[in-house]
Amino acid sequence: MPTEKGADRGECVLDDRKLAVLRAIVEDYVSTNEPVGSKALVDRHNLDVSPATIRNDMAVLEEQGYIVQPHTSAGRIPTDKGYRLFVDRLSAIRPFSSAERRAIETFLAGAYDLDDVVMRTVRLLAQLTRQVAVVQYPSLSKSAIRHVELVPLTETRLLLVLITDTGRVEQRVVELPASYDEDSVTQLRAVLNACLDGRQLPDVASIVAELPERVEPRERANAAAVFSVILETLVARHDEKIVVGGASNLTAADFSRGLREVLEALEEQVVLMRLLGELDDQAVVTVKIGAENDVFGLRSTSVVAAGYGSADRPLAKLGVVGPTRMDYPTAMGAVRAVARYTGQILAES
Amino acid sequence: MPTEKGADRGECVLDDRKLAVLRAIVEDYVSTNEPVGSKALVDRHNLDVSPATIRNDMAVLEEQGYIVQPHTSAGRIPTDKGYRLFVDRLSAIRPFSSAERRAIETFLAGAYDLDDVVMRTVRLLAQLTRQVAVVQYPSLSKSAIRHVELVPLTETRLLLVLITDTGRVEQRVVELPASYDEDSVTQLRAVLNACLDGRQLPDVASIVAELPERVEPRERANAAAVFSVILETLVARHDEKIVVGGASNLTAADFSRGLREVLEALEEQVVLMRLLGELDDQAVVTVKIGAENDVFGLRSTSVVAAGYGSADRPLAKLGVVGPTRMDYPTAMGAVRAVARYTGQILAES
DNA sequence: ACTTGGCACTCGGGAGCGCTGAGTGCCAGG
DNA sequence: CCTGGCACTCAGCGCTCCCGAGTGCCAAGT
Repeated sequence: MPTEKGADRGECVLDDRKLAVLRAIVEDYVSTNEPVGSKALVDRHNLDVSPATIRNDMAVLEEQGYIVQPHTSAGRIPTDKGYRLFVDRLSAIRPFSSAERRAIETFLAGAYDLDDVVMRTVRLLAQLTRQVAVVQYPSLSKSAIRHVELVPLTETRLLLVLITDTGRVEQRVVELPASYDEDSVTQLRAVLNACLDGRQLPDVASIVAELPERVEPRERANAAAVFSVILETLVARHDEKIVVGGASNLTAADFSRGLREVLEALEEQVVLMRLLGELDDQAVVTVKIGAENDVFGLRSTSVVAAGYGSADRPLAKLGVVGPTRMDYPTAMGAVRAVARYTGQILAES
Repeated sequence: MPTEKGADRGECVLDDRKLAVLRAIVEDYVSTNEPVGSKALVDRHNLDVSPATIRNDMAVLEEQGYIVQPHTSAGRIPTDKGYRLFVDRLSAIRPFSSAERRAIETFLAGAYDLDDVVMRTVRLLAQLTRQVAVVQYPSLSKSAIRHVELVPLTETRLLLVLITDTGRVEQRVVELPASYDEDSVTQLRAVLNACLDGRQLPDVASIVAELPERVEPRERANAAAVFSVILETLVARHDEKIVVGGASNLTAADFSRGLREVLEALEEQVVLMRLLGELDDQAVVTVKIGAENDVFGLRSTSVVAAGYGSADRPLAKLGVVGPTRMDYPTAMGAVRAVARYTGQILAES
């Protein structure tokens, strides 16, 4: 009797029907936003057993922590643990129809620079999922330098512009200790481009460290200022940039009073970075449910996210944030599809 | 009897006490968020008359449309018209203490590029006013070109980078009709910089129109592609960029169900552009109250905004959006102060 | 002519109450 | 192990009632 043996473990002993019940509860609750009772279940899904049977199953599911009732004599709603099981074993990513895919593709294809790609992506994702969308700019640490430019501003000031192969353009003002002449700037620019062009950003630090040798001694002070700004730019917290969109979707799913916390969390780039940073890099789409996000203010939300970029070269992450009561299959489908196409678009340019 | 004569006009006949009453009502309502009654007024402010007198005054104010009662037997709350009068004649911009000004200054001074300045400005403004802050990037049409750069991407693709004297960096990918060689790019770059450097952007269109003549015939096709992208970039709707921050402050001032509309409006760059576009360019700080904003979704909000940039050269606008029930003097003070310092910071760089 | 106290009136909103219906748990029989 | 039956629970809704803040009006006072 394997069932009895497993009984004290308390897990994994859910038979097929109980799983079906859980799935049904999740689906119904997600679509109606109301606790679902045994009666409603049997006739909406065609489980051919009586409500009483379902009730027994539900009692077990509740005992094991997959569902709860908000108050006695109400239906059940899934717990974080219940959603987790649902996502892991009871559902599949909803694939998008070819029409939808084409729509996504054409919408993104119209973009003409990196900012535009990111903006369109965030809008698209928010619209497809009716949730808040979060898109990270291609990570600097995954990019290579494509060009370095120095633009004279004043006697002792240069504008340093770093262009990466992912289309990011970083700019910084450099204050020089001394004035410079045209030639020295031209020379420095040439050195920089010669040495840095095509290099991965994480490698740049060590390369820059050796550059001073290649500059004429009397120019070293100025050059050093430029070099240090380059290094700063690469390590700055400014490093990773995140865009959020679709915040108005939060009002639909009534967070009642948690809304403030959620909005605040979404405005903190740092918090979002941590959120995305915790994701599994391997999986196609990762889902974090409720309290699994140990980020204050987002404990009552779920995050569905994926990395984007070509397969061999993940660039950054994007995803959606919404109530735990979320249509996971669709959200996962949307995130996966958008990640794919965004990655594709960026790979082309 | 001048009073009687003016009576049928219905305006402008408010004596000093009635104005004081209106001011008191606005102030109390703003701070308590509750309809204010005659009794509460007399003891909170030291008007030395009886409640009955105040009631008479309030009746007049209501008749003239400056205040209303949300329901019979409640206190009064100001109307848009009431706030308007308050802002125009009953209050003054609250000047900031020198400590506050210093805090603003140091907070902004830490910024190291345009994006950072804008981000800091928006955060600062949101925090100072506890409202939603809106900051427009320096308008392209007010900027001059400082440098043009062409970066080779592939055989038939260039990255065009436009840098303006306000620190904006616009980038676009240019698809060339034919492949190019190093020299032709170098030459084109030189021509562009020679002709465009220092020019005001609105003038660029006409200058670019004459450029083809200065390019060797066999390069014209490629050059034309570059030129047309330059022109597109300048006129694109992408033209003006706006950043919003502090959305979580909206939850404090309970918009109840208007919140969704407000959030939606704030996510539409276009809507915000129109909002700021309608502002008076002359005034130091302009205030739009409630229905004065003919933007759907923001009819129940007020906007306090100002242009920033040096006096002789307005760059763009910034401001806050909040409920009509807003502390106008403080908001105006904050907007004015922040606009000043942000303008100053940008002028320096 | 304005101010004032008095007075009757209004009505939003909170407290108390009872009902209903959805939903449950348990049990005894198939 | 499933099922129908039964007693129980309780959130939410609608109802009434009442309180008190606030008003408008009026007649008397300055």
